[in-house]
Amino acid sequence: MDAGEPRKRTRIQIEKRETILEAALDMFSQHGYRGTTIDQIAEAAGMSKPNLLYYFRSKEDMHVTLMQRLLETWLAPLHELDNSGDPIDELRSYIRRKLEMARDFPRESRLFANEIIQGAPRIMPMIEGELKTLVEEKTAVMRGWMREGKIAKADPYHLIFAIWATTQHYADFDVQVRSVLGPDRGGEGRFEDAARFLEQLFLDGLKPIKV
Amino acid sequence: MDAGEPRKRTRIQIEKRETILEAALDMFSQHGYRGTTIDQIAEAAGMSKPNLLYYFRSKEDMHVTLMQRLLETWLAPLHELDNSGDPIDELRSYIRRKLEMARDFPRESRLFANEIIQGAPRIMPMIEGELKTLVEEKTAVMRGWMREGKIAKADPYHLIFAIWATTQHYADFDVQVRSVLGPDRGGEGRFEDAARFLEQLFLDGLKPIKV
DNA sequence: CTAACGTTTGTCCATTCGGTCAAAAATAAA
DNA sequence: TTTATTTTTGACCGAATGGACAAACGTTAG
Repeated sequence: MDAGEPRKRTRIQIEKRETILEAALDMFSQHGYRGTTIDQIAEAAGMSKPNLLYYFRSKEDMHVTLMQRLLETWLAPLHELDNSGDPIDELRSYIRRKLEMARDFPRESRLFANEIIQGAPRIMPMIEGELKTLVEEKTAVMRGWMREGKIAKADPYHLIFAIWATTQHYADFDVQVRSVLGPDRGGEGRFEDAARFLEQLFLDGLKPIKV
Repeated sequence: MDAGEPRKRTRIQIEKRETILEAALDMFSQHGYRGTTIDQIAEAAGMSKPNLLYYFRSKEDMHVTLMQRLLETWLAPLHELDNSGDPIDELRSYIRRKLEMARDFPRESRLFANEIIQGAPRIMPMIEGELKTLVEEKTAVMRGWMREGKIAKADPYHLIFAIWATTQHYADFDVQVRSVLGPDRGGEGRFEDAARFLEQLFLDGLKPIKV
C-alpha cells in the first residue's frame, strides 16, 4: 500500500501507531471489521478520531496492517515443523505450539477467524500465496514420514486442518468452551487438559487399548 | 420476545417470513450481524425495506429468530448419540453426521461461529442452558463407555470440542480449505476425504501401525 | 357494493459513521 | 528567539443506516 518513498517515521509516530494497532486488534477481534468504529478504536487508544486518522489513513489501512503482521505470527509454528526431526515429536510439538498460540494470542486468532469466515475478502491473496505454499511444503514433509512408516498414512492436508481446527477452537470459541466446562474446569487449566487430550487424540485415537 | 397473545399468522405472513429468514441467513452468515444491512436482506428477499419491516419488527428480531432455530438443528446430531449403541459406531456416526451438517448447512455453521467468536452476545443463555445440559448428559454417556473399556479413556469434554472443531472447520473456514486444497482436490470430494481422515484420526490416531 | 383487514410502498427522520480540513498547539531545528 | 515541522483538535460533511408512518393498494368476508 505504501507508494513511492520509504517514509521515515518519527519516534512518536512509531509509538502511536503501535498503540493504535493494539487498540484496533482489541476491537476488530471482538466486533469484526464492520462492527468496529473508528471512534471505538480511537477511544480505546486514548486519542481523538482525527488524531488517529493522522496516523492511519483509514480504517481499512489499520486492518490491512494488522492482517499482514498476523499471518507471519500465525504461520510461524508450522514453519518450525522440521523435516529432520523425529516425526512423532515434531507433530507433538507443532500441536503444542499451536495450542500455546491460541492461549497467548486469542485476539489474533479471532481476527483471523473473522476474516476467513466472511470469505477472506481482504486476505485472499495471502491465503493463496504464502499460506498455500507453506502448507504444500509441509504436507510433502509429512508424506515423506508416511512413506518411511514413521507415522500412519493419512491425508496430510486434512491432518493440518485438524490441527488448526482443534487448537484454534480454544481461542475462537473460548466463551463456549469456558461456559461448557463451567467455573471449576474452565479456568486456565483448560489448556493443559486440552494439550493432554489432543496429544492422545492425534497419536493414539480413541479405540480401546487392546490387551 | 412475543408478548401476550399468540398471534395467528396469515398464509402470506408465514411464507414471507420464511423468505426473509432465508435471505437474512444468507446475509448474516456472510457479513456478520453488523455487516449486514436491512436493505441487503430486503433486496435478497425481493421486497422493499418497509415491507420487510412489516414482517419483522427489527434487524435484531430476525437475528434472534434465526438463532433460536439454529441451536435446535445444531445440537440434533449430539442428541442422537445413543448410550445403548455400540460406542465406536456411535462416535463414528456422530462425526459423520456433524460433517454432513457442515456440508449441508454451512451458512448456519458460520452464523453460529460469528456469534460465538464475538462473545455470544445474543445467545449466551442458550449456551449456558440447553447446550451445556446436553453436553453434560453426553459426556456422562462417554464416561460410561470409557469405564466399560469400550473406548479409550480421554477427557470427554475435550473430545466433543475436538469433534465440533474439526467438522465445523469445513464450513467455517471453507474458503481457506478450498484454497489450500486447490481446484483439483477442493471440489465436493473434499468432504469424503475429510470423513475418511477424521474417522482414522479419532479411532486410530497417527502413530505408525506396529508390525 | 362496502367495510374491514392485510399488504406494500414512497417519503421522511435521527443517528451513526468514515473521513476532511483548517487552524491551534506542541515540538524540534535554526 | 525565530522558524519550520509535527501533532492535536473542534467543527464539519456526505453517505449510509435503522426505523417510523401515513397513505395507497389488494383482498376478502358480509
